[in-house]
Amino acid sequence: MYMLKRMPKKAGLVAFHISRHVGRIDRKKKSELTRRAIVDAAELVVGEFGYQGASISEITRRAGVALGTFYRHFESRESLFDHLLPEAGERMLEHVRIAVKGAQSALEVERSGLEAFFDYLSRHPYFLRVLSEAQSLAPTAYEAHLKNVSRRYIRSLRRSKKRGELKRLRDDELETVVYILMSAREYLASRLYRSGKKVSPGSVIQTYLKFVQAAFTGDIGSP
Amino acid sequence: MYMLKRMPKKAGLVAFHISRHVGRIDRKKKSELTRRAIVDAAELVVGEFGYQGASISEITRRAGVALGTFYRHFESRESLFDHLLPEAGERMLEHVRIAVKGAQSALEVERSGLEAFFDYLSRHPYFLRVLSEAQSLAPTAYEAHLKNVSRRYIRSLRRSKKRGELKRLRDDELETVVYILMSAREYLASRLYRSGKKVSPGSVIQTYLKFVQAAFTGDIGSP
Amino acid sequence: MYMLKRMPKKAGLVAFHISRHVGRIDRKKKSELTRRAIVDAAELVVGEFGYQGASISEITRRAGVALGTFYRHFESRESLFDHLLPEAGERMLEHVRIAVKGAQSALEVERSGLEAFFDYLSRHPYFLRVLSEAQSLAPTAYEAHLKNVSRRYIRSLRRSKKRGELKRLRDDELETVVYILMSAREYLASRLYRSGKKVSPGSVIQTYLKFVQAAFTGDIGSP
Amino acid sequence: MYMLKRMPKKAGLVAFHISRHVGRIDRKKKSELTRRAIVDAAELVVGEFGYQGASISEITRRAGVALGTFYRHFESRESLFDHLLPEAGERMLEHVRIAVKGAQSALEVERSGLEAFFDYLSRHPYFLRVLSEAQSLAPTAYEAHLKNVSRRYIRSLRRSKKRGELKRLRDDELETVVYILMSAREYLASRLYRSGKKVSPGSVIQTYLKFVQAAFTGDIGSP
DNA sequence: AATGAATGAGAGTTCATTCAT
DNA sequence: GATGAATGAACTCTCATTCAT
Repeated sequence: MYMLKRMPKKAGLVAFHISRHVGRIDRKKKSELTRRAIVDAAELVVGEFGYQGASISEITRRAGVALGTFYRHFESRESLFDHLLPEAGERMLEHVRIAVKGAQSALEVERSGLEAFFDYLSRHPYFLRVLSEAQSLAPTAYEAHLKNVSRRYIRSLRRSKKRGELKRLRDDELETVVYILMSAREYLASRLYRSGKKVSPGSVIQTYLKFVQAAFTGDIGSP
Repeated sequence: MYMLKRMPKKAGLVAFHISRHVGRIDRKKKSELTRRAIVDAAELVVGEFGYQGASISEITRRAGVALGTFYRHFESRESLFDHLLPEAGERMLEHVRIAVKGAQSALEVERSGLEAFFDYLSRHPYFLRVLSEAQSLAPTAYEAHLKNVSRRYIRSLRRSKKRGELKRLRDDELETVVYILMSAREYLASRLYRSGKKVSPGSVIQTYLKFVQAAFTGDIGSP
Repeated sequence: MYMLKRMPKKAGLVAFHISRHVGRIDRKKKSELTRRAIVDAAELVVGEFGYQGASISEITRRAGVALGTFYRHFESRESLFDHLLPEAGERMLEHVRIAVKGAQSALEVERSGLEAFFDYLSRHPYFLRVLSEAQSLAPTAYEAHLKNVSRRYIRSLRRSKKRGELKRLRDDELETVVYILMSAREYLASRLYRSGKKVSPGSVIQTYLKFVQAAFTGDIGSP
Repeated sequence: MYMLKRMPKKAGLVAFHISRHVGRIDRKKKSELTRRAIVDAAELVVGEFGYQGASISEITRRAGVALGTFYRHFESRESLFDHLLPEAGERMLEHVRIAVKGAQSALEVERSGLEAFFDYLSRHPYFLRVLSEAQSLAPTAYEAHLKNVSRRYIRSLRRSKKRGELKRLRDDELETVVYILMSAREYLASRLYRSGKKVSPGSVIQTYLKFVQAAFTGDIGSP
């Protein structure tokens, strides 16, 4: 933008147009960056103080923008919360997705998926609160996140069935099973990553898998 | 009561003490009724508006007492919320306890217990929100309730083990299993009893039991 | 009262009358004791928390009586505060009066009076706050206390004049002088007996007396 | 301001900064005015109802701003009270300072200073209550004000000593003397400017000066 | 005379949202 | 698009006082 300044007058006009064009792109980009800064700050603040304690003024302070700027990017506080978990959840899922790639069986998917989930939580400690409080405090977001997760989850189980696994589970039971598994994971996570960690992730994962294996294969092995 | 005043001194004194005593008991009882009215109103209000939307003024309005009366019975709003779920949960547990009496196996306990839980929820629609929001919004209460439930739950499973069931579950795994089951129940409940009921309780219970049976017996039957 | 119980029946009637009579005296006494307990507790509570922080419930709690009992003895909180300083002040004055007895000159009265005042304060630490806050928070009481103190003070100075001292002070100036001295004493006291004691009572007393001596005798000695 | 937008880039940027800057200064100024309006209103309200009766809602009503605006300028009610007397006191001191300029002796300073103080009080009737109640109800403010006043006062007396006056007062006595004089002034003021004015300021000033003269010069003249 | 549960007006404070700049 | 001062509804909590027992 600035180096265009020295161009000849006529070109200057072009440059003017270009610069306006470029400016628009920049603005769009900058605006996008601002929005993202707000979302990121919101995740941290919600993680630290919960949805209730996450005031717009604190969020904008951390994002490094003015309070009023918030309302250029979100209609309301509620609207921000409606976007928060879906966006943050997408990033978490990406982490898990990479981890489960190449898993050979449904159980293998469970094991590596749960490990990756726990791993993500220990790297992004704010996420668990964003997730778990959403159930009560950002139900729209929670619903969207759950839909998003369960869709893939069910699809994955269906693929396993096609490969000959999970013979005893009927297709119409998959959704309920998935919801049971998701709630179990989330709750185990909150037991592990809240103040009083008494249990090791390892043993919890073991028990969870034993449980799942039974349901999947009708068999309790010793994993 | 008043004619006792003319009785001989000693008796008079006793009467005096008795009358004071009676008065005190009456007051205590009445006070206890007021407290209970507040708790009951709070359950309804939280069930309707959530913990966040449950203002003291609305609670006392429904309880039919003055606002200030609230603070004669609870130190603060938070302190009310700390008592709410434990007290309401106790009543729910009583309902379940009666239902599972006489169950012949662990699986039988699961079936009748879950049915009783769902039955309780349909009779006390406010309870589910009091329960589920507590996890985020009244954590102390939630913890207490969970301790209360899991203690009995674990004890029940241990009894089943002693009777020869659940051979494949080690004692140290019982706690994790119980937490998985509790969270699954709670979550299934919230899927059933929230706005869009799409699934029938029956089929969910079936799937849940299939799942549990596998874990308990290492076998997937057709229940 | 209780030993009358064993008297013969006829005497019992007499006793009954006596006991009623005695009972009345006792009641009056007991009532007076209760009232005094409330006042004493109020002094302590005001001394500790100030007039603003002195709630009826805290005062009655310390007095060992029920809340409602307060209103048997005082019309209102304000009415209690109107009695507090005058009654407490009277006790303080009594202490000072004894100390200044036998003083040979006006200056001697000043010295021993101020010393006694400071001595009283160190023995009754609550009194200073009861006194100083009264100016703003119990003005009626303060006015009454000041009238009480200044009346004696002026009388004392007048006696000194009659004995040939304080020749340079006209009678109509005595009141102003007295108010100057009282405010100076009170303020010096609050400087001495508040948190940051930096100055020794001794040196403050010296300076005060030097100051007074000059005003009284037109002379500054080195005391 | 707006036409600058079309100026060459560099100038435009400057203009941009200037315009932002000007906007900020304007806002800052306006905000400062709002703050001042609140302080002024607070002085009036405290003067009329005392610190206790000065509610935020009444103060903001008089200041012509919304209740919430108060909390943009002060952390709390207490924090306002901590600023009130120091700021109001500074204005009073300015008035006195001007009046005592050119006084030829310590006594002259006393006379013109006290007159100016009384004059200020009759022009700003609210100030006396702001001052006197502060001792109990805004102790931090009172302390700050007293430090401020006594510092100058002591300095002034020290200068007088250097000019050969007040020979009989040692340097380490000045502080106590100053506190005596300040409390005397304040108390005399409150006797003059409260409901029942019985005494004329003139005669009180005379007596006060006679008193001070004695202390300063070891001599009682006939003023 | 004593009791203490109940009352309810009123306080200080918060914060999502608006809008002139 | 960005800013941040202003807004005011709504909240929790206090406590002097009443009155049935």
